[in-house]
Amino acid sequence: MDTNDIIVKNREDFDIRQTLDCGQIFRYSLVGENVYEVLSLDKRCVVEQGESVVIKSDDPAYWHRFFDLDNDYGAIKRALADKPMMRESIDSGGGIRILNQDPFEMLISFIVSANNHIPRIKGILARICEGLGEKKDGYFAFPTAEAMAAKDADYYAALGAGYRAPYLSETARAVADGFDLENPRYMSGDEANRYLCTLKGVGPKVADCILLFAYHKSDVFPVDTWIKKVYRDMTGKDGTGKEIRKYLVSVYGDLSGYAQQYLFFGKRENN
DNA sequence: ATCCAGGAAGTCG
DNA sequence: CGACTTCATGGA
Repeated sequence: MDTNDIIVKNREDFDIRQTLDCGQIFRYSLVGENVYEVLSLDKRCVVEQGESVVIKSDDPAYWHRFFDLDNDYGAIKRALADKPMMRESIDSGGGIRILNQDPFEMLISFIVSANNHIPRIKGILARICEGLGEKKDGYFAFPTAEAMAAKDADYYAALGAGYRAPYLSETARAVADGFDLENPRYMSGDEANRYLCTLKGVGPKVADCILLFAYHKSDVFPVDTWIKKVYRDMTGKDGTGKEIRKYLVSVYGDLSGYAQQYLFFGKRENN
């Protein structure tokens, strides 16, 4: 116990395993029974879930915002409760919180995520941090755009990035050269999506993930292979990413991003 | 061995 | 616009 510790007593609205395993973050690990190490940018915290959730770090203000602690998830779940598929999804993933993460880290992370498995995404990102991130006490920071831009595609290919390797070097170069990752904060969801899609390796789905996990825009709906399965369950038919997104946003409205996380987690947990 | 993964880019109608 | 193909990698 320490004055820097954050104690979250409302366990119904915060389950650390669900929050970490719903695919919005790739730099974390289980370090003990119900104890997780979480890395973001150049920071680290340790989260233990018992009677309450305890977040240990040396920067509680950062992690307070990171875990979205000022947001009322009870109210969000009540507003979604009577919408399609929500009852069972919230039943299995009701402790999910949508994190407030760093835009550049999300940009790179979700470029790597394209057509990839989560365990492999974690490995590639860990190697990028180890190779280019500042060495901290027991871990590595996420690298800066300048550090990443200094390497070419061959470097990322050697780390196992596959055909995404040139996307990483080119997009890091664009950011280092002034592509402004603050702009999306002042744009509508659709406008910000188009803006991010001008970067190499960023398409509509990756852009939606960045908008949701870095900018907390909840009127977006990342459509991946799992959400396509959910759409099939709901309607009995297949659809393109574009039409699935349009349909699901019309169903869940301004809470689309939250609904998407509950659906994604529920589908992956219960196949 | 074959399939698949938090898809995007390139090409062709 | 939409459909269709290709793109590395490795775990299941």
